[in-house]
Amino acid sequence: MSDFDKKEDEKTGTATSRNFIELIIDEDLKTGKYGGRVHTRFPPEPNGYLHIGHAKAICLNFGIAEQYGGLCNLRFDDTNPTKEETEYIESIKEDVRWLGFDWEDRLYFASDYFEQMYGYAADLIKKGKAYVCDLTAEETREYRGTLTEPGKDSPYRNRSIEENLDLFERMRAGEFPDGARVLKAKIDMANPNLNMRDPVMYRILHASHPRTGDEWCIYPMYDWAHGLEDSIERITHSICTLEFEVHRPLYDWFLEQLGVYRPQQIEFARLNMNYTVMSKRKLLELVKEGYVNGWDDPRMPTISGLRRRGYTPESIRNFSDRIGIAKADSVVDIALLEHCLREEQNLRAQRMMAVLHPLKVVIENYPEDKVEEMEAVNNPEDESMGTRTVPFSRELYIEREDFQEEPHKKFYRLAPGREVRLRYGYYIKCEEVIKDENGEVIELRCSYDPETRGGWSPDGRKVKATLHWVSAKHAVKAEVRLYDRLFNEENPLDVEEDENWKSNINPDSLKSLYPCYLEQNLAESKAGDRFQFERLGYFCVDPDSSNERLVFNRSVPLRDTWKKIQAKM
RNA sequence: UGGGGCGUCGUCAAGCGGUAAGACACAGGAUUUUGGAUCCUGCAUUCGGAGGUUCGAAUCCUCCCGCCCCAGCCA
Repeated sequence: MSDFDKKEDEKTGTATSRNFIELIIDEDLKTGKYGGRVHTRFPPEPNGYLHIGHAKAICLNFGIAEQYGGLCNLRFDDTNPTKEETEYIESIKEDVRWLGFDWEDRLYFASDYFEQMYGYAADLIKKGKAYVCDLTAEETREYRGTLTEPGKDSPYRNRSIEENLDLFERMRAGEFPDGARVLKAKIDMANPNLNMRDPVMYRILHASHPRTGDEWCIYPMYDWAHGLEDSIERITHSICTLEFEVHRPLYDWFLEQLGVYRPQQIEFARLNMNYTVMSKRKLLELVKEGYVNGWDDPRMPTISGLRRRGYTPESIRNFSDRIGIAKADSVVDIALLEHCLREEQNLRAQRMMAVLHPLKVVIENYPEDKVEEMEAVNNPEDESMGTRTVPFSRELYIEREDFQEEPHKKFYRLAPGREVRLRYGYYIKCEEVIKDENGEVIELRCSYDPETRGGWSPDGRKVKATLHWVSAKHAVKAEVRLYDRLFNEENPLDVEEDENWKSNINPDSLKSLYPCYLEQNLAESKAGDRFQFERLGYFCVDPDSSNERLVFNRSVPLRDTWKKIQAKM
């Protein structure tokens, strides 16, 4: 446990009650159902990048293993070569590792069990519990019946065991084209649970697999494969999302028919968050159609996107803990995720000064060539982070927003004739406003009080505002990318009949600012470095950054009370 | 509609027959060289609804209402 986590536990008094899955495990441990073992797995299909919803599942599965002194496997459910790619396998491994979890030597692939699964299928055929069916996909659908009407038996349902074995072998041997035949479980075409109406176990797919190449042309279906994978790995608690609840009878049926070890499947509600989408299909669409710049675009809810945005593993794990585990469908407020990052970064992030929307300030009574090194605190929350020095000179930049020519009554920053403090600098007073031909303010002429060095006045007079600033001639130019929510609607999928969910995309979700002026201490920052830019937010260096052109991402803005006051005006 | 689930504060979520935790959000106030942080305070007489059992119900029973999942040779 990191210091941050400890601190967090103390603060929230984490006597957090147990979720329903832990309750089940407690009970199993008490009754000795699995001989005291706890063994979970995280079983992604490598058909896309992982998102924050997967992070919830990863934290749950690895977390439970850790908590009970058990194990958690990383297993790729790679049973559909038409959708899966090696790139995804690698990204998933990276993401799980980055989140801080270790599968040690337990990296498995469903494809490693293909031969074994084939053998089990043959066993089922021999028991008269599976048959080769020649119905087309469309016919199979018709035979399945509907929600209210029972299905009817396939004409191929009563083939002899010998014929089934022969046909199944020939399916594997590649004698038939895609879709020509399937292997089905022989269960009950009238079962009210549609999943039990002779589900398909194998389909013919002449596709090259990322790992097994062209060794196979028949591939197992999820329902058939997944329970076997769990069984083979001696998983105790197979945790999955709610939509698989209706598949559990089938999960159990296969393992019971085979007479093999049977784990307990437990379903929980998947994570939804407002202002974003969370399905791999839709995220793929955003990537492929260029609405974002790749899977790791900082606006994406993918783990790689959050990482690039500046989120930390700790903040995501913390988020995971706080949202809880339950069975009710829910939509978590993205504000909670943001809160988790701020909470952590407040304690850890080095403070720096940066001006995003520069407005020039000339201090008329400050000597032309004078430069003073002012001492600045690196983190008021953590004295051990020490201090640094920032240069002060006659010409500075301040934030445009920190000046109002005709100040609103609640605005207490800089205005004509008004005095404010420059953080770690001096008190300055605005003496004159300079505008261009369009009437736009382009420069402020100010005076400073030499007695207020460091930001204190000997006469004890108060100034309400403290502004951040950067010395113009020492400043480092940089690009800063500001992100906003990707969608304008809380539920992006909530659209009129004739509209597409993508019409809810926020066209202003990315704003790139250049040039922004940073204090020179930021000049050497490298990709991944994180800072708080005082009064603005938490920022990190983007991988696009170079020594020639620094690029920062705003991970999350600071809480902004002033913005709220303005919104009410 | 057949089957499987779920309904507790704006959003998550505890609660497991003894009289509604916590977090986020929100609203006040204190404090402050970040309108940040921190610190106080407020925020469900009520648990989808209606009956019933009980000394006592969010918790048990009955009925009703609403939402989600299943008719891929996807996972």
